[in-house]
Amino acid sequence: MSSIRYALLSLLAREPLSGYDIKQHMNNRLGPFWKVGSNQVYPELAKMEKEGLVKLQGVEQHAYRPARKVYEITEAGREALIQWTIEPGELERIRDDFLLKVYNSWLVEPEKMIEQIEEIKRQHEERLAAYLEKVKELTQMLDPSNSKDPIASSISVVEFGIKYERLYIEWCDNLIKKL
Amino acid sequence: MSSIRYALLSLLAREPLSGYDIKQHMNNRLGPFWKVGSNQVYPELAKMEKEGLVKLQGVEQHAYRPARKVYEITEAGREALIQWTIEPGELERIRDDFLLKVYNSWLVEPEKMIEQIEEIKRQHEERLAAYLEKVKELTQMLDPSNSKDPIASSISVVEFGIKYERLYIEWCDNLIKKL
DNA sequence: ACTGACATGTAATTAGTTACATGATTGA
DNA sequence: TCAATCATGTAACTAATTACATGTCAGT
Repeated sequence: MSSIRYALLSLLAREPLSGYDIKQHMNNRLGPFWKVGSNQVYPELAKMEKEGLVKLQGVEQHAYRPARKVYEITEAGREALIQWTIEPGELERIRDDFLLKVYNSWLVEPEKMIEQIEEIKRQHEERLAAYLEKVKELTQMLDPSNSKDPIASSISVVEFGIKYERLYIEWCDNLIKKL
Repeated sequence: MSSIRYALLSLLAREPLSGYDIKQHMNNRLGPFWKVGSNQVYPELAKMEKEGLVKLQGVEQHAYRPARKVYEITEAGREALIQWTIEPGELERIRDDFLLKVYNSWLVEPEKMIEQIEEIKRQHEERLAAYLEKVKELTQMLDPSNSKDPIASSISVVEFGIKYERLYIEWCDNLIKKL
């Protein structure tokens, strides 16, 4: 059930990383998609190491700093990840509190509601801009001669984000028009 | 933080309901948006009753069955709900394991991946059909002379669902084309 | 002098899921 | 006879968030 282990493996399948790196990747680059706390990352890495899905590649020691433990994925880890990827899954539900707020919009004065919607819309526009930037960047890194370039997969995910943000913005506009 | 209490209040703001009704409404009508278990509903109702956000409207006893406790929202509950609705909130992230699977698609043989995508697409098409049905139904119930009809708010939410499912299906088609 | 980046981790709390328990009735 | 519906609730577990703890250096 818990997909956080697969999130970690997904990153490690691309390059060896430390727990700290993983956290940074998730929270910065993949920000709006996935997020983890250090409390999840470190214990999960330790657990996966015991199970042989990842292994310590090395420990870097930079002067005063705590040891930087870099992990790499093992063959078993790669297989577990592939297995999970092709395993059929349930449809997930849309969890967004703002939808619940809109469900209650009949209770609220229209002006107040419009303010709210404008604010959410603005935030989605921001995210859209970030995604567009990201796609541009990824496209430059893409190797078109390699049909198995992981960058292509990254682009697909970000493209979902772009579509999603556009949808959200359009929907917000419709809501405002209705009120 | 916990929005389940507001989900319950959102339903009770429209009509008095029992815990069982709430669960049914959530899991059937609002299925893909919100879901609750009985373990969440009953304790939360009890807690809200203590806090004066809801009150027992009456207890129905149908022969052999357990007593049916019907709750209604109080003025304080209504105000708490309105307050929450107009309170600014954080943007939520998109949590969908399938996106993570697509992020790993470079690891998998294209045929396998296409199978997966087709299946997910089929499920989203199903959900789209259900939403379209729902909107039709709601539109018939809508009272256009009443600018504060809660049905209008319901329609807005389902319309989001429709847009979302269409986006998902379109994105799946693009993915398949790429592979 | 203070904040933030680096880097690991633990502890405490809250949210959410799955399973269990009861028990008569209706329909397959 | 077996599963499903109605109706309440508890118990056990897993997942996720927030806060804490340590410690140095670089920049404001």
